[in-house]
Parts: sequence; C-alpha cells; structure tokens
Amino acid sequence: MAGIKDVARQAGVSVGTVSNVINRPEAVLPDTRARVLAAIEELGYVRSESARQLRAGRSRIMALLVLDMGNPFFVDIARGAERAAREAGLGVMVCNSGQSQEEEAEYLGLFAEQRVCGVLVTPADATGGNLEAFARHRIPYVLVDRVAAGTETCAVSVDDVRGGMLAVGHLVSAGHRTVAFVSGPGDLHQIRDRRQGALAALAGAGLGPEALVEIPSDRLDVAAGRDAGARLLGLVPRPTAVFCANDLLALGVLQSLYAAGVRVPQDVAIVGYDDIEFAAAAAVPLTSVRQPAMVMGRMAAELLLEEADDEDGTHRHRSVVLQPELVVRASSAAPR
Amino acid sequence: MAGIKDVARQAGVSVGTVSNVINRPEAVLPDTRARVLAAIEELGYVRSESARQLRAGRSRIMALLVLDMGNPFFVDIARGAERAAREAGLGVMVCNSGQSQEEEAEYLGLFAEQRVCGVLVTPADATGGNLEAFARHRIPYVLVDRVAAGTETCAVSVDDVRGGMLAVGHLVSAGHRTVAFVSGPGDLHQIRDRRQGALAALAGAGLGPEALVEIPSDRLDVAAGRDAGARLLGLVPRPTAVFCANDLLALGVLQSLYAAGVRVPQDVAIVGYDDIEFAAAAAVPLTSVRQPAMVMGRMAAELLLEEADDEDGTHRHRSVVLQPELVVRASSAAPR
DNA sequence: CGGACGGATTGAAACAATTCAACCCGAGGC
DNA sequence: GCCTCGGGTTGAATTGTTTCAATCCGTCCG
Repeated sequence: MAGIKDVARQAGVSVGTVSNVINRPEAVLPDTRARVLAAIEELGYVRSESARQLRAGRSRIMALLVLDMGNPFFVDIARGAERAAREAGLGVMVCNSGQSQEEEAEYLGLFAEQRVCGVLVTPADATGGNLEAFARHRIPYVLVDRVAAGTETCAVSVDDVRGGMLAVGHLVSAGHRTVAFVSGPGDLHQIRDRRQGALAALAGAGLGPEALVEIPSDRLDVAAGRDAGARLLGLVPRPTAVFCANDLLALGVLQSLYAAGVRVPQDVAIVGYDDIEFAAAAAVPLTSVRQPAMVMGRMAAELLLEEADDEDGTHRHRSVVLQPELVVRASSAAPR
Repeated sequence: MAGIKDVARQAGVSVGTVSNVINRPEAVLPDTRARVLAAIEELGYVRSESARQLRAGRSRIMALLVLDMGNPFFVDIARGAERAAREAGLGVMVCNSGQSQEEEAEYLGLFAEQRVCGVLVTPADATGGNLEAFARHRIPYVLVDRVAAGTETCAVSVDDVRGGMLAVGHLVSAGHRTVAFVSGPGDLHQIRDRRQGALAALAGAGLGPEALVEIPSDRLDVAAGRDAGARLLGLVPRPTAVFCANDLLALGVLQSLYAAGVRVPQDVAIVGYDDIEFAAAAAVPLTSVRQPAMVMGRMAAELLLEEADDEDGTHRHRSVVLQPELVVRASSAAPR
C-alpha cells in the first residue's frame, strides 16, 4: 500500500510538503498542490490513521459503551452521540456491555489500548470499580443515564425519581389505589430511583408503600415482561394498574394481558418508561415516560469533546440532569 | 503516559524483553517476567494499539456498515458479527449508512484510513460504485443481506424470493385472493426479490399479478407503516391480506388497522418480514418470515476473517444463501 | 580444556505519519 | 551590491511497538 513517501517521490516533492497538502493546503503553492493531489489520486494513497494517532498520542474515535443495544433507548442515545461526534470529525465505536461487569472491564481495557479520545459509558458496575480503575489512564469519560457520584466526572442523566413520580402520579390521579411495579435488576440505579419516585407519588396521595406491589424481574426485555405479566395475572387482588421499569417490559406485560383476555386499559392500565418508538407503535399505544435519549447522547458527546479538547485546564466537570416527560396514550385510564 | 521504554527501564531490561513478556510470556524467564509485570503494574502501562497497528499494517477492528440501526434486524446482525469477531480477538465498529450513498462512501473512506482488517456491509448504493471504489484499497469485505454480483467477493444473504413466496403462499392457501404489498425503497434488492416471490406464490395459485396490490413506501419504519395502513384502509375493495416488506412496516399497519377498528386477523390478515423480537411481542403477535439475522452476522464475520487471515491465496470467495422460515402467529388467518 | 549448542536477552531497524528548525530564493530597502 | 524579510520547501527527529539478527553466557560433550 502506498505511503506518503511514495507520493512524495511520485510528485517530486518532500514528505513534509505532501503532509502540508493534506493538512494545510493553503500553505502550498497551487501547482505544487496540484501535482501532489495528482500523485495521491494516481497511487490511490490513503493516509494511515494509525500513524497519525501514534504521533498525536490519541485516536479520533469516541467510544460508547451501553447496557443493551437491543433496547431502542440505547440506540437513540447512540444516534445522538454519533451525530455530535461526526460533526467534530470523530468516529464512534459502539459497544455492548450487556450489563456484565466483566464485559465492561474488558471493553474499557480495549478502549485504553485504542487510546480513544474519550468514553461515554452507562455503567454496568454499580460499585464504580471498573471506572475507578479506568480513570488511571487519564482518558476522559462521561457517565450517561447515571448521576455522577462526585464532582470528578461529567454526567448526563434524566431525573428518574421524577419520572417514576410522573408515571405513578398519573395512575393515582386516575383513581388507581394499587399499582404493580415491574422492576429490573435491583442494583441498577435507574430502577431504584424510579421506584422511589413511584413511592413518593403514592405518598402524595396518602397511600403507603404497600400500595406498590413489586413484581421483580432480573432482565429488562420483552420476554421478562411477558413473564412478569403472567405473574401479575396470578395476583389476588389484581392491581388495576402496572408501572413498568421500561417499555420492553411493558410491551411484554401488555402482550400477556391481551392474550389472557384482560382488557387494556379497561381492566388494567399500563405505563411504561423510555418512550421508545415501539411504545407508540403498539396496538394499544403505551403511555410512557419519555426520556430525551438522543439529546442525552448528544449532550454527553459534547461534554466529552469539551473535556477532551481542554488543553489549559479550564474544563469543569458538570452533571446535566434532563427532565422526563409523561406521554399519555391509550394504555392508561381510570379503573373500571 | 508510560511507554514500553519506561517499563523496560523500570524493570532493568530491554524493550524487546518487555515485548516478549506481553506477547510470548513463555519465552521469558519467570523472574524476569515477574519483574516486568511488576513494572507494568506500577506504571499503569497499557500498550498502544496504534503503534502495534502501524507495525502490523492493519488494525484489529472489523467494520460493520448497516442500513438502519433503528431496525432490530440489523441489531441482531451486529450481535452475531460482534460475537464472532470477539472470539477472534477483534473489535467491531458498527456504523449506520441510513441508506444514504454519501454516508456509505464517507464511512468506507474512514474504514480505509483506519486500515480496518475488513468490512461487513449491507450496501446502500445499488450501483455498487462505492464498493468498487473501495476495492482499490484491497481491504477484504463481505456483503451482508445481499447476493454477490460476481465471484469477486463473499456474501451472505437470505433467499428473499423464497421468503416472499412463503409469506404470500401462506396467505393464498388460507384463501385470500387479493394481497396488498407494502413495499419499500424500489432500488433495494431485497424488496424486489420479496415482490417477485410474492408474485410467484400468486401465480402458483392461478392468480395474476393484479392480485398483488402494491402500496409503495419510501422508508422501512413504523411511521411509514402507519401511513401505508391509512392508504390500505382507503382501498376499495379492501384486500383481505397484507404482506409487508418488513416487520416495522407491519407493526405500523397493524396499529393503523387497530385504531380504525379493523380486526386482525378476522378482517385483514398481516404478514411481516424479519421476525424481529417486537413482531412476536405485538398485542396481536405477527406472522412473519424469520431471517436468521444473528447467524447471518456470524457467518459474514467468519467469512471475512477467513479472507483476512488468508496469507497464501487459498481463499475462494463464497456466497452463502440462508433459508428463511415462516413463523405463523395470530395475525394471519382465513378471510372472513 | 576448547568448542558447540541453545535458551535468554539485547538493541537497532522498520512502520507511516506530523512537526519544526533550517534552508532557499526572490523581492524590496538602503 | 548587500541585507533583510518572508513565503515555500526540505528532511531529520519523533512517536511506541514488533521483529530479528546478534550477543551473551552457562552447560554439555568430546
């Protein structure tokens, strides 16, 4: 494969001039430039990113490590981040930790080797140990969908307590007195916050924590939702409303109920979380708490870029908390 | 950041020995090794992937360029490819062309600069011009979800003609005499093949091409499906069955029909394509043509690895054609 | 006791770019 | 005619790793 030296020889100039043509074309005389460009074209020269990186000390790639690429919520985050990154001329490497600490650690190691210019990460490791170890490498990172523990890192999140409050507040004000909560892995921060918000909403209506019937689940996908739906059907008395920790669970629950002939929302109301495209696309469109996923991805990428470009230490870590929004659709209504 | 030289100095050995500790530990005396490992640990040394790449001539990253990351079908392909790549110790860079030729060209250029070890691509450019230009760089690539035009490249695809035939054959044998076909961008190979299969199935039942009522659509997402559903409702006489070019369209159609009070499958039967998770998760579970997406991603990655590792020219390009499978669910049944 | 063998280690070359001090040379000023 | 100025160009140094021929040294054999 042709290198910069071959181009220089072909064009009858030095390697420095070729480099200038590529990186600062205005600093080269037009006809020299033309000769070099012709040589580049003729040889099919493509500059080697690894050589540039080696010199620059870091790559022009931003890493994004999410919990589950099968969840459209994270796909939207990726979209937002990718757009911001591309505007800055960077590529994005999207990876999937699958909520596994080991995978997370492995990927973070990979990123360090790649000398990525920064990492956007939705931590799978609740203890923060992986990230603490990663911090040694002095590669900037931004937490996504997670509040920062201290002030030593940037973070973008959505107010999950408020989200839970909106969801259950809506159900309570529609007259429901018992709400099932289909949760997820207990160590996920997001889940705990949503539960807390739900309890707060109940308390606001004079209801105690016993009004929230938890249906635990160890995953956050449709299959787990179906399973949770089956368990919901077995409850006596059956709650008249369900709040699901995300839309995938909600879709699964909806399907279980529908299959059992339970009408939504007449018999049971459902509220989901995330407002993924498929929530609105369900046969009974789902009421859901919308998270501005694309905005979150974009903001996280922008914070990261700011930190990565910070030469003179002016950067101050920031935590951005976005507000969720309740989108009411057909799946929720007053009980019977 | 500490480099291999710093480690060597710290451990009192030469750089070559450090390299050996990392890459061929068995070739180093245990106590030398221990000293080096201690130095690595102490300095927090992480080897620079760019420097390795520079030396090796290519990176340890495989690129995957898909049409739409918002479509779970492609997410599944990515999953399959990622798994195979990781088994071989490679990273995967997943990118989204969004069916745009320009984006595709831009990404291919990026891949060439990165010297990725290979590219898996679902072409957006039907003319093949982008890939033809890319072939100059002598970076191996494999076509995904697309048959190879000639024998100069590997490809993994699913028999779309047969898929269309299965879908419409099923509807016809259930007694339907007119089938609407919600299509997609006309220049996509996949769509043309599915239509052809649909027509073949009709012909097999003694029905002419007029039995297939095409409802064109320029995108392949849920919103386009909703729109197509609205147009379907306006048709007189209304077809009793719809075959959608993919599941996202089908979900949109299903929603439109449901909202208009048209019962599925009693009034209109629906068959989708891809069998994404959300097809089975719909309130009325969708009959769909299952494509083995993860298998496709995995096989494509394996073909690519074989080609990339091929030192001695033994590699022969292959086209793998997988078979689709009809999954019958509640959304299809005999007319009235 | 000398030479051969072989495992462990060394250190320099190579990889492909960017950067920068030095150089060249024509124009303009004195 | 000499000096200075400055735009254009040069080419060596630099980046961090891998690789490999060369070296070192202890052991075994004759």
